[in-house]
Amino acid sequence: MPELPEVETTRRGIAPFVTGRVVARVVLRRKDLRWPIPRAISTRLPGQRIDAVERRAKYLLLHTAAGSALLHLGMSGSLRIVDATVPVRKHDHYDLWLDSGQALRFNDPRRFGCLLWQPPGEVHPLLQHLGPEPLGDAFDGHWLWAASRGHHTAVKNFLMDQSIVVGVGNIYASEALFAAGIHPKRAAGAVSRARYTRLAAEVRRILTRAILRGGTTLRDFTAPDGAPGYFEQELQVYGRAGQPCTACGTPIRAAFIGQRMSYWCPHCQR
DNA sequence: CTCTTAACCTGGACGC
DNA sequence: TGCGTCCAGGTTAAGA
Repeated sequence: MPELPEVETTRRGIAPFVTGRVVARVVLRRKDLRWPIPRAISTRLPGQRIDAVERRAKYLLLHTAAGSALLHLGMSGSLRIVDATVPVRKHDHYDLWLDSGQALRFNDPRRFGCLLWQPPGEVHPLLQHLGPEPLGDAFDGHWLWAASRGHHTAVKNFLMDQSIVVGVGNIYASEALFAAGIHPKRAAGAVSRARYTRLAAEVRRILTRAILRGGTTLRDFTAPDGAPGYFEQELQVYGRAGQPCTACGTPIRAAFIGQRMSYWCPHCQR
């Protein structure tokens, strides 16, 4: 479910309840998610104060003096703030109980998410080959253009490659390419510098706007307080196959690019 | 290296 | 109602 706006919405939702709190105890209801949950989560985290909640790409980091818990929501994961009166539901895989009497509770039917540990002063291997943050200073059209030279893969796949730029998933890749007027199947290396400048600006605009709207709720994404995201109402192409383009009225096309369903306007995108 | 493909999982929607 | 099929917001690992 979550791309960058949904993860950032989650970060902002949990931060006020988690920052400065001490982890009282950890409840693991299974020993693995996508990967085994390391022992350090049980042995090192309890007793530690969470100094900050950071987002890097689609990961969340709970920083403590002893190290950092590294969380990923995968495809279907979500975090909620609960107290002891809230019953455990199906697929509630772990709780991080805090000294406030509340807990951070992770639910993930498909279990593509993960809970890992990053020792102090280290960068977890999963974070080592990530590209720049799309809302940061290092990301712009020149970066995309320079990184794309010689790449023959479809520009949509290129844009979703987390080593090129992080945070852009299947929904926002389609939306950004529509906004920039670029056909998603075009070879990444065949897009001009000027058009990458436009694309980078649209990626920023759309992600910023989606964060403002609390993310996109297609099925089950909710913020930690249970609120859905409202960006779905602003989607121009994603999930709109056969419906008229909002700009020109041409029916929106849908097809697999790589392994992912993709949406575009055959008239507006070249 | 670059690029493609399969794999990891469950559940909801849909067709018969 | 039940059953089979397909699809889903992510990412890695293996193969070509």
